[in-house]
Amino acid sequence: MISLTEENYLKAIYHLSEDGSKAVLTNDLAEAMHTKAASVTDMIKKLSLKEFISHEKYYGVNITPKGKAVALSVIRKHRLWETFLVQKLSFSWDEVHEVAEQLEHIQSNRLIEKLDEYLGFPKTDPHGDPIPDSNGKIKALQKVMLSTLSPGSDSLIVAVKDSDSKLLKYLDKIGARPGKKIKVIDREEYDGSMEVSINSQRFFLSKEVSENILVTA
Amino acid sequence: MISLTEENYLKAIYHLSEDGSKAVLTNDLAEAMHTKAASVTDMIKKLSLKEFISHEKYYGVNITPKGKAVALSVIRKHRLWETFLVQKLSFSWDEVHEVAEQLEHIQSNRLIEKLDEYLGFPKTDPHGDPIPDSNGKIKALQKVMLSTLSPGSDSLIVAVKDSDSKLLKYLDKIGARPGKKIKVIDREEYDGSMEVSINSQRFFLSKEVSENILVTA
DNA sequence: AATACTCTTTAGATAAGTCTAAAATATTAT
DNA sequence: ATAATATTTTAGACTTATCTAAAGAGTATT
Repeated sequence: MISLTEENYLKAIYHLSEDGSKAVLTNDLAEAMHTKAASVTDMIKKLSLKEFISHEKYYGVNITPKGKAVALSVIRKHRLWETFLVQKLSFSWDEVHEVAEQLEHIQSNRLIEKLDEYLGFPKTDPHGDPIPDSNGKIKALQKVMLSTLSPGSDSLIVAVKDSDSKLLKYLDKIGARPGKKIKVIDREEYDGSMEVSINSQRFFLSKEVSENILVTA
Repeated sequence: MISLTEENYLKAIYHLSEDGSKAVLTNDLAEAMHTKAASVTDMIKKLSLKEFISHEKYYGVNITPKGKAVALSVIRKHRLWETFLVQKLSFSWDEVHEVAEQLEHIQSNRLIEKLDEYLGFPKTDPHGDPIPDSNGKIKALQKVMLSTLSPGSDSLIVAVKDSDSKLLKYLDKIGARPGKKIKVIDREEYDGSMEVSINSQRFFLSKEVSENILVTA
């Protein structure tokens, strides 16, 4: 049996190792888990013993296929529940994260397969992130930060990086949802801010915001 | 903050004190929680300190209004989730209990109120048990065991006592669901078994089964 | 290459929830 | 009313996940 805490550690390790195939460092994991390095070291020992990760002392951890399967199953559940909350219970997409953090740990294969079916086998969650299938296969959409585009570019919003509620509320207000078209009108070299057009409306986005909007490459 | 374990203890104490206003005894609680009496004593101390129950050493516990509110909130969640699983995800009513045991601990008022609305504010769960409202008010339906009826009686199935999956499967097979009419044709004094009619079909029910079917008084 | 600095690990504690074994209390039977 | 029995509580130990403080290992600086 795998505990709720172990699942959360594996999810964090998976996310931290997504970009860059480097090992995940103790301090980074501590920050992600809002805990202390000493606690992380303890958990690393346990997860290594169970062969969910491999660990070389002082050089960080790598997730094993076995650990990856657990992480992807949790991510699948998280994203399906988020989809449920938005599509069926009419939550707005900035409210779903915390609740999905709890729901993702419910243990029942039957439940998650039925939920998937009930939602019509969605491919992405409300933030545009891909939902792994029941075998743990996930289609990594090619996506780049809006901030990397040059003026004149026209592309599709596919996801939002951060799940901070304030950011999501703001994006919601200006209509910057996954699936929407976005056009870069101008880019200010000095501070990295951008002028863009969404739904034929113009907005000025700060560098922070434009780095959090991911678009098709 | 109240822990998952504390919630489960309070739910069990509430259920054990439903019939008969006597105090709940340590051993009975231990049996209900599938744990040992010593563990129960420890938890009783904690719950007393938090004023969810009152406790007189060696004479059992009584739930306080504060504890009752917690128990009813958990029961509300449990029954709403069961209703969701059956109505929306087409689980059969004998499969929902275990999953609902997990879902009942999800912490989010918003979630449960939205779920209630989504289900159309149901009054009872799939087993016929009443769902407490958001203020913790619960309508205790007058119900008696089928086994107490005499031949000739005609009544409505309102609930099933036990949530054992084998029993529920059997009742499902013969169509003995809440809401159905049931008529007592004959009753055997020797072993307490009964002949009944459901959906114009005749069945012989053992004493055990007829004690688990609750009908309108 | 020695020192300073950062990061990681170890050592020892703590809190929640559980256990076994033994002691304390209550109940029942003679 | 006293002994036998049943129930409850206490005492002490274990597990999981966490912490602080200190020691150990690696990296950077001069």
